[in-house]
Order: sequence, then structure tokens, then C-alpha cells
Amino acid sequence: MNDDAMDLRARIRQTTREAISHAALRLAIEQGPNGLVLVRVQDIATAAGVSSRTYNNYFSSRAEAICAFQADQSKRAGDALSSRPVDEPLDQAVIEAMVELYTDPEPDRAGLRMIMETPELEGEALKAFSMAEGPLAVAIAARTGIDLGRDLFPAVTAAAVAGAVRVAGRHWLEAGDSESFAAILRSALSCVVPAVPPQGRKDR
Amino acid sequence: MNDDAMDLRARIRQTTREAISHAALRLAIEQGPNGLVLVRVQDIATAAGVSSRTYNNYFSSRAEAICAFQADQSKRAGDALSSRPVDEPLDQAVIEAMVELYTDPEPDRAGLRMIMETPELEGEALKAFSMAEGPLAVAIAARTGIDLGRDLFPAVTAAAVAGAVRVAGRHWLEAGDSESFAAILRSALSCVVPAVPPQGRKDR
DNA sequence: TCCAGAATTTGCGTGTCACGCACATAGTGC
DNA sequence: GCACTATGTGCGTGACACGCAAATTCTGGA
Repeated sequence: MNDDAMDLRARIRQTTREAISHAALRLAIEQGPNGLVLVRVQDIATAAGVSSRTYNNYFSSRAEAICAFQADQSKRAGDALSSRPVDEPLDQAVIEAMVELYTDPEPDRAGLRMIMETPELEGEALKAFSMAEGPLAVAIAARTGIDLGRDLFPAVTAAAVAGAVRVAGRHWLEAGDSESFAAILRSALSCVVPAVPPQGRKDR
Repeated sequence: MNDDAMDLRARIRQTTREAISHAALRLAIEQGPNGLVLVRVQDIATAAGVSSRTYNNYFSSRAEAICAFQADQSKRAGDALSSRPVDEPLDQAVIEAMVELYTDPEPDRAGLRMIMETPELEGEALKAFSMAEGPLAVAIAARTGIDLGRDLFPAVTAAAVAGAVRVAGRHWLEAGDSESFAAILRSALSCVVPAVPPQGRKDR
């Protein structure tokens, strides 16, 4: 079992996963935020070209399938921040990383509206956004040299960033085309991320 | 239908609601984070002294019932902040309000651990904490004189505060008795709430 | 080239759940 | 005391998540 094999396996699996979650989101959008109940598991599975049992091998609820894309994107937040130049100030690095992650490509309005404005998806949507927190906290700790275990700053800031992204998304849905998502995102993030961690924190 | 009648009605309803959610949380704790599947709806209803159908009139999922107490507490966050002296700086007001809200009484470790460390409850737990955001944003907007609709600061800060409370709770569960929850909470909140909103924001 | 072992897909059966509906009960105001 | 409305309850239904085992596909080595 060499790497190619693993990678091929993983790639096929990933393809199936995306087919299912894409089908789930598409069908949900078609029915609108109110008719979510009408999107049957069987419909999603059929649209994705798999059996309903296989659908359940990948996702344990419809909400999870529908929000999977958002969740996957959030998981990349840590890497996005880590790939910023190490000499960049914290606030700038976070802002540029998040703008790059969440505006390439420009988010799909219908999809975002679906997961953010459908009450039945609220919990899963929050989960999806909050998945950025862990990796983000690690990246912030690494960048600032603060120990994740001893100081709350990295974890709290990560949560604040994830929250700011979520609020920015909501605002973008309401604001229409008057503002670009990137601009809203910058504005939101600048409210909560300091250029440098307050006080001397490395020593604690 | 006078106020007394309404209030009496509402009070009875509230009592039933609390009986159900209390029973749900208690039974969940008894089974531990792993055996959540074993807590049947019927058990919760019986323990609360109502029919299982009535249970469903109050809550639409077990997770919702179990997390109801946390959700109710979060809903009071706006009021807690509003009741702080108007001349208090924003950061201090937020910190004192949250400390008062979340440490009176000292949270139940078992209950908090249950809702924060059980994967099946994660979405509902996030929902419960995020319920503080709306009222908090309104209170922050009122206190700072910033228009909620035009400036993201209130909403973003509210999300950051809710996130900080959540992170503080997680840390408190891990830290054992070495630190009081109030101290952790203060430390977490001081990472994200500025003493005064950055730049002149009232004019935008 | 072929084969033994694995990962994955699928069908079936099961236990639970959420909820619509209709009826019973209780407390509410006139 | 009487209509009225809110709430509680029993029953029935459709869907869902998942355990299990057989079938199928994929993988790497002889």
C-alpha cells in the first residue's frame, strides 16, 4: 500500500464526498430555505449517483452534507494564515489570509444564504464556521510565539476571527452588491484583531 | 385575558419547560458523553412527568432540550450588559456583565462538560452560546451610539464576546480548580473587547 | 498475469424520532 | 355558571441513521 494507492483511494473518496455534498446543497437551494424538509436523503443520493446507504457512510445528517463545503473551507484557515510572510503584523496577516481564503472564488450567494438563513441548518452552519478555530489558534500561537496551553489569546482570537467572518457573511448577504465581500471582511476583522498581542504575553 | 392570567399561563409553561430540560440534562449526565444515544425521549418525558408528545411540544430535538439552560442564559446577555452603568467603559462593562451573568451561580461542571464535549451536541451548544450575540450587539450599539445597521463593530464584537465566553468555558473545564471561572472569563474577554470603539465610528 | 486481502458500495432490517391530527382536560374571562 | 382558548395526550405516519453482511471494486505483490 504505497502513497499513490492511498492518494488515489483518498481522491476517489474525496470526489464522492464532493458529489454528495454538492448535490445536497444544490437540491436545498432549489427548494429554498423553507422547503428543506422536501429534500429527501434519497434525492440527494440519487442526484450524486450513489445509494442512500453510501450517502450515510459519508454524512450522518442532511445538514452536515449541505454545510460540508463551508466546513471544508474553514478547515483551511490555519494553512491560509500560516502561509503569510512571518514578518507581517498579526492583524494584516489574518486579514489577508481570510480575504484570500474566503473570496477566492467569490462565495456563492445562494449557497451562503441557504446555510446561514435556514433555521434547521443553524447549528451545522455554526459548526462549519467554528471549524476554523482550532487550526487558526495553532497558527496564531505559532506566529506570535504564545503557548496555546498557557495563554487564552490564540484561542480567543481565533474564535473572534471565525465570528467576524460569519458576521461579515451575514452582512454581505443583506448588503447586496453595494460592497464587495472582501471589503466587508476587512472591516469586520479589523474590529477584533490587534496588530500585536496586548502586553508581554510570551513569558507567562 | 388580563396580565395575571398571561403571567400565570406563562409561568406554568416555563415550569414545564424547565422540568423537561432539567430532566434531559440530568439523564444525559448520568449516561456520560458517550452514552447519549441511550437517553430516550421517553425517559426524558417520564422523568419530567409529561408525555413524550408534550416533550415534543417544547423541544424539537433532544439536543435542544439538553442545551436549553445554556441557551436561556445566553439570551440574558443583552440585559446583563444594559444594566451596567452607562458611564462605564465598554470593556469593563462587558467584562463585569459577563462575569455576573455566567458566574452567578458558578456553572455546573458536569453540565457544561456534557454540552461542550459531546460531539452530537456540538451544533446545539454553539447555537446556545451564539444566542447571546443578537441581544449583545443591540446593547453594544446602544452603549456606544453606533448604528447597528451601518457599522459592523457591534455585531462583530458581540460575536467575539460570545466566542470568548465559550473558549473560557472550555479552558475552565480543562484547568480544573486551579483558576476560578471568573478569572478565566476576565482574561479571555480582555483579549477582544476594546475600551473604546476604534476610530470615530459614530459618524459613518 | 493472477490472486489474496483491503476498502468501498449496497441492500435489508431495525429502533427511534419528529410531528400532524383529533380529542380530552384545564384554567380563563365574561 | 358558561363559552373559550390554551395546553396535554394518544395514535398513526413518514423519514432517518445506522448495524450487519454480502457483493463489488481496488491494490500490491508473487
